[in-house]
Amino acid sequence: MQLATWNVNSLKVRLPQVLAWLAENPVDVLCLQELKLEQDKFPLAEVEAAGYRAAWLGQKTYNGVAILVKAERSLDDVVTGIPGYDDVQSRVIAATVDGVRVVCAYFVNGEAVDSPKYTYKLEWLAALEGYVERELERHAAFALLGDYNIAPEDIDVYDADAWQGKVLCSAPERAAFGRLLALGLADAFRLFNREEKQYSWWDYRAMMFRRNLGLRIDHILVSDALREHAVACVIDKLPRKWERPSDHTPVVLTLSAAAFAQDQ
DNA sequence: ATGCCGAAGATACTTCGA
Repeated sequence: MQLATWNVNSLKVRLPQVLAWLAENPVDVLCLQELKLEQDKFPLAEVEAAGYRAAWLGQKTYNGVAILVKAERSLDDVVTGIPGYDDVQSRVIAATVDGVRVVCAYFVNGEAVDSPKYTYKLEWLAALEGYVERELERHAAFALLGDYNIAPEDIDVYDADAWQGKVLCSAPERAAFGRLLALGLADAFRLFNREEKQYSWWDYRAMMFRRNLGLRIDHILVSDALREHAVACVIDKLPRKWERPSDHTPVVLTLSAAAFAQDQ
């Protein structure tokens, strides 16, 4: 059983890559961010033809999130946005897949620590924390996947000194990440890999990917009930090497079959 | 020190990303 997350930076542009990746990596759940599509522009026919069902929350030009699920699995109780938090930006969608509660989120970037967008980021993070806390009370099997726009530790940053205190690395953002962990979640990737230079995003400019100068900002956080079933979590760098790639690459969590209620 | 690249909307150049 596999769950994955990928910020595709325009699903219109990246749809062929998503379909190609799914053909090679037929994960049970794929969370996508930055669709950059209006709600009625989602390529449902192509997704269904690939053997997946989908729930999505679109928006013109910016943001947009989706959960793709293998057609043979359930996709129930879809909730869009953060309940109780008014937000015109399409950043969050949740669904239950065979007993596992999946939240797909595109966290606010923040631009810079002195930007109004950073203030919005911290407000949004506080709202998300409350939402996750409530979801964990209702769902033992829970996963929060997405583009967090937070590098949790210095080892997740190619030049920690240069990024010290900057947006994506600032103490308040890392504290918010820590509070998500304190709710009872684990950073799935770090259960298996404590190495440095493990990144999920590389700037398009200055050949940053070729030089492996990136950040680890795409994450899969799992509840204890799922953590028990985690057997691997990897960053798949291959799509970042393709022609016209997203600047992010997929993160994939593998769980033993018992993680899904249907398979027990 | 700042831009580098890329997508989108618009259709010359700006906004936004991270």
